[in-house]
Amino acid sequence: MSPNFITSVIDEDLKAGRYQTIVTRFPPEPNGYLHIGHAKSICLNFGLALDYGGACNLRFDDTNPETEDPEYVLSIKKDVEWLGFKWDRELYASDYFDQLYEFALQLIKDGKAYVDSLSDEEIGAYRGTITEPGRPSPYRGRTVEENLDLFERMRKGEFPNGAHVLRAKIDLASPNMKLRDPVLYRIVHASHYRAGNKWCIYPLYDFAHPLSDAIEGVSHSLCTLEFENNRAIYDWLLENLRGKCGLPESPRPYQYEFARLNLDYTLMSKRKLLQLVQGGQVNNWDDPRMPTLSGLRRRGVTPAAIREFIKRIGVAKANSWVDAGVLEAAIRDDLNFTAPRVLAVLRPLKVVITNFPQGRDEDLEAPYWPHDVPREGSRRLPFSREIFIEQDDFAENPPKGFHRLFPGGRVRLRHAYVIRCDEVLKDASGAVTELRCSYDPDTLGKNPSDGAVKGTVHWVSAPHAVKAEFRLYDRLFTVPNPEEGESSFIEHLNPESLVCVQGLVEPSVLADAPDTRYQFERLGYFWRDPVDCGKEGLVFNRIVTLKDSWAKTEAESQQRKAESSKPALPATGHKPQTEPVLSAEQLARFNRFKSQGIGEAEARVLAREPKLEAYLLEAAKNDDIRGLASWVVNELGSAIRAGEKAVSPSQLAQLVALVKEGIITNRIAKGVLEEAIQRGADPAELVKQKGLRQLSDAADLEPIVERLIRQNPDKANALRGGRTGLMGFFVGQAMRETGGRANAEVVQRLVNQKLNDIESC
RNA sequence: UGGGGGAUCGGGUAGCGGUAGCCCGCGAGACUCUGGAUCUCGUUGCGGAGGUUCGAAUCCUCCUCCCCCAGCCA
Repeated sequence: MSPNFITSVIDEDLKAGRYQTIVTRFPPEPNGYLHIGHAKSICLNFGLALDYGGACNLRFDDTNPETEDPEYVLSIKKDVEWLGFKWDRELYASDYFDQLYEFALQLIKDGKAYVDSLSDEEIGAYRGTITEPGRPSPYRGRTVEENLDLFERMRKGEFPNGAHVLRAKIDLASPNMKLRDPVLYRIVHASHYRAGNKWCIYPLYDFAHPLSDAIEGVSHSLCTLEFENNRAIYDWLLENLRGKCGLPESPRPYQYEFARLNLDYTLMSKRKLLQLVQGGQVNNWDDPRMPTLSGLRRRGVTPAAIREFIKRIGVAKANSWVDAGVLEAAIRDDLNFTAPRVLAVLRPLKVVITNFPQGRDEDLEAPYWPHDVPREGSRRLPFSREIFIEQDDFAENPPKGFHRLFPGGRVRLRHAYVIRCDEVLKDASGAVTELRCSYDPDTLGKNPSDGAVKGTVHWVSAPHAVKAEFRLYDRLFTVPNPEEGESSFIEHLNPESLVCVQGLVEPSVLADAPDTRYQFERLGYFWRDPVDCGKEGLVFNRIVTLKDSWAKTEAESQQRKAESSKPALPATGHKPQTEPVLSAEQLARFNRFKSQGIGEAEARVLAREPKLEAYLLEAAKNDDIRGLASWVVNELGSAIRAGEKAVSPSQLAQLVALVKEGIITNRIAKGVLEEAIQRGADPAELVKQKGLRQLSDAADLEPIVERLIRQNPDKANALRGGRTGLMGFFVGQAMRETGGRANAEVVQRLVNQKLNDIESC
């Protein structure tokens, strides 16, 4: 897995010894089928466990009896296995219902949870809004005994749905809405597909998820961005329950959020995918147009292709949209090396080869693999007087650059002969029905004597070809983001997302294994539909088309015409930059700082932040305030704001004095300061301990610079040639060699000097 | 509007004070019995404005834009 923000967290955790080994989990709710978005999470969680030698569990987050179904459990397990992953343990949140109940009891006893008897709507109203704080429920003050009794009776089934809920007692005024006493348990008189009728109260995600993680010893709990606010509950629960009810004091799991996958021209919402299934817009969850793993599987996409796709898109925290072309490219790259090439014709056009003897058959030898795929194998390809070629491969009036057949033109039949189109037959409506061609018998395996032909075309022998249905899939929607805008996503469905054609395929495929994936040359990758093939003849699904640069150039020339009349976009106006206005006393301070020679930017910050000002004033007691200001603002600002007292003002002053005296460089001082903040040490003391002194003597630096230039002649040349960025390279190298002690200005001077010296000799 | 996140080539992603890299796409060329594949070369980018620094995508300040949160869903 390429490095990402999660691997860096893990690296640090492992290095710091916070965990012996990592444990992740893939936590689907069994209320729908897995889609390609889940594949990202699966590859992440399982991939991390694999990379770090840890464990990854499959845990069903089955806390909502009303939407979950064992059918989904089965499909999820199948999909994860199909993708190529093995879970360490198969777990169910529903198996923890007893423990979870105990946790709830503990919270109540600790006065941290209460039974609320407000209605659904009332709870919502009492919660306030993002700008107004919530109000306490009248039931918030119930005694522990009362809560215990009520909660127990909730469990026993004494109340109807919605009569009471268990809520965490956190903070109704919290700016984080999630913390305004989140509901932990609700009454649902429904039978659970696993727990049966044992319970009529069920925990909510926010309660069950962190605790399930903790029970299982998860170290890194990965979820998507929309749960960022929920992390506060996660932490609250674990901090309040660690070391209790059998939970270890430490380590505990932590939640990290990454951006979910968005793919162009499709949908990733389970709810909306369900809608498509139920509405009959697609045939089922495994319709090959669906972005579900079962749909992709049925379409013929391999697990390796999906894993490669996920690898290519990476993991980050920014919501983004991935071009559908990336998936297609991953699929093609996979199939290119594994799919034998055969010939099929989707929309047949009859060709009679008039100079080929009637009734004669030829058996041609045709390799399965192109010259650039290092694989062996071939099949016999029957050739005869009547063949079919693709309708698209003939044009009565060929556009410029057309490499295929046209009246009087020649084309190569793949693995066979070169033919010339002599005559075009049409029906009454003027549609082309048949081509009369002649072949050159001396072109098998060699070019015609009068030069090579430009185009090669696929074909099948009419008497030998096998009929087949070809299902041509295209993107499900016509717009990149069908969920955007006023109209329903249903309106953006692509009416041509499935096109079925009856065509022909060469007979050799009859001998192949049913799960063989082919490249039908010049058309795309196909395989037999695992459900419908064989019922009434052959049925092939197109997995993905081949890249088609010809079609692209055609489409572009069309588009150019359309776009030339497009109006220019209006110029975007610049919005004014506004600095926050300073109050009267801030302004006074600002002016005072400025008059002391402090730059405007720093003065502004200092004027607005009394904490920084106080620190600066203290540091500047015996020193020049001007030299200290930027250190306080730019280097120590964050630490001072956070109230860290690691480095005192006078210590800062001492350090800066060392810089002023020329004993150390800015760079050294910054490094030391950082370390001092982290370790709570005296920076000037650190300088002394480590014997840090800047190297500014040209005599010391010269040999280093000279060697660097000799060792990197190409870079030296590029720098001479004007690639000024390379100066950074040389300075950086010199810094590395001197442990950061070199004086960069001296180094730069020397580099320039040596560059000239060496050039001149 | 309170809070929480985010912004790097056309799209995706790395980079953690020292040469802005990789993948997809795109463009040109080579090769080719697939207008595929392969190979070579090229292409454009650090949201904006200031500041610190010898040196900033990276540190500091301000601004802009985008996403998430007011389910007894997950």
